[in-house]
Amino acid sequence: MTPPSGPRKGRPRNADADGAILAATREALAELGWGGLTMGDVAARAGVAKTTLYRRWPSKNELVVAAVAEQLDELEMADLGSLRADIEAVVAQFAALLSAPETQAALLALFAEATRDPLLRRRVRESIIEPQKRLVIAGRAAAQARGELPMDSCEEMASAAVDIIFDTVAGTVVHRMLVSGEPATAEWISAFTTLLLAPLTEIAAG
Amino acid sequence: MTPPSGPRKGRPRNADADGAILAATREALAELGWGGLTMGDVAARAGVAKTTLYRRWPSKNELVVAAVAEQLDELEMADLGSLRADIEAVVAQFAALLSAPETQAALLALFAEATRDPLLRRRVRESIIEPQKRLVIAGRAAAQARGELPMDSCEEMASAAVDIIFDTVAGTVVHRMLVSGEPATAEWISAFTTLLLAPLTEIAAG
DNA sequence: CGATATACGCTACGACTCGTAGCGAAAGAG
DNA sequence: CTCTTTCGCTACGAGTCGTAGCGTATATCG
Repeated sequence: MTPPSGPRKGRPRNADADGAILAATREALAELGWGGLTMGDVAARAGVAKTTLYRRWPSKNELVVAAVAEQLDELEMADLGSLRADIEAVVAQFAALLSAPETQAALLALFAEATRDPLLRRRVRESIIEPQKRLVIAGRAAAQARGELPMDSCEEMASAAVDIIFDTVAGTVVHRMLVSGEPATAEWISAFTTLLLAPLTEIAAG
Repeated sequence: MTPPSGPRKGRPRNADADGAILAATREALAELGWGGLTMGDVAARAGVAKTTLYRRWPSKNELVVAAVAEQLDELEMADLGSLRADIEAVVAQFAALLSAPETQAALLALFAEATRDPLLRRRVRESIIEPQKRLVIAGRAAAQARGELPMDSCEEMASAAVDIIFDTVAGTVVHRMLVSGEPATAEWISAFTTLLLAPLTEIAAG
């Protein structure tokens, strides 16, 4: 399915540059914000020329999207044997990721720009939001296999349940850490999971 | 307490200009975003000279902060007769505020800048976050007075409950409307309130 | 009334950034 | 070796930020 991924002839691209550039982008975004981030500064941090950035990403927006998407791809779904444990593990992972200042500034700056740029918003949805819903889908499937949640009555209900669960989990954690500015302690994660579990079974049943 | 507020001699400032400039800032922010907003454009929209902007606000950041703060001063809390009605009213009010494109871009842009500016973050917390938490506190107190919720066992538990409820409500609504991009319909508000009510009593009791 | 003091609109300016183009050199494929 | 692509470097036009200067308008004070 995947195309041959690039040209066969000519000098190959520096394989290390992509990671260095994306890391430098997140670092600069945390220090300077969206408005303060400059392509020249990112290039200097990554140790490459500015033209190399534009050779790999068409604009500043696309570069930042790629940098944030790469960061969020680290999230994984662990099957720990119970729905409560799985939820707490995912929330803890997400919270740990959002505790890094570079991720905080990157995510919010990206979301802010996405509210005005429909194309960027679509890119964010396709590259960041939709891929993360896999965590909810996987967790629900595991719980259903264990008998903790009833099977879905129809496909449409299952999709709606995934959407609202994802919005609730992601939105609540993001709001606590980025807007309220409070850390996600183990006690808070436990309490939030309790709050989530009760309606969760109701949704699946309804 | 308030100082005489400005000089007594000389030509007074145009009283209408402040409102026109702040409105023009929010309008431009919705259309162009934080990065695309230019002082010259704001000045043209407001019908004033660019120098007038800098005579009243020291920089673009300060101008945007002032514009958003003025917008959020509209938030109020109405005490209806039941916990469900109170929750739905608050959610609907919040959703209505977030449905305006100018508020969407403005709020997220402001939050993004706040992640890297501690002073701005503190101002956002004091001017926006904490006042809204008081809405949750008032709603809980009213529900407890009506016997819909049990009284708090201790102050620390009550504070934790307020925090988690506030983050869940605000975070979920923000995530649905700004990230997922779906409107908060009356049906959705009703369903979300139902979901929130069950665990709400459990947490308050625990 | 005149003198004073401030706000206003307008223009111009230096410094900076975006995104592009051109150059010679480097590094792999055929 | 030849061809192709990437690399770093430099330079450029367009656009923006924030400031400064100018003449003018509008207020208060003596």
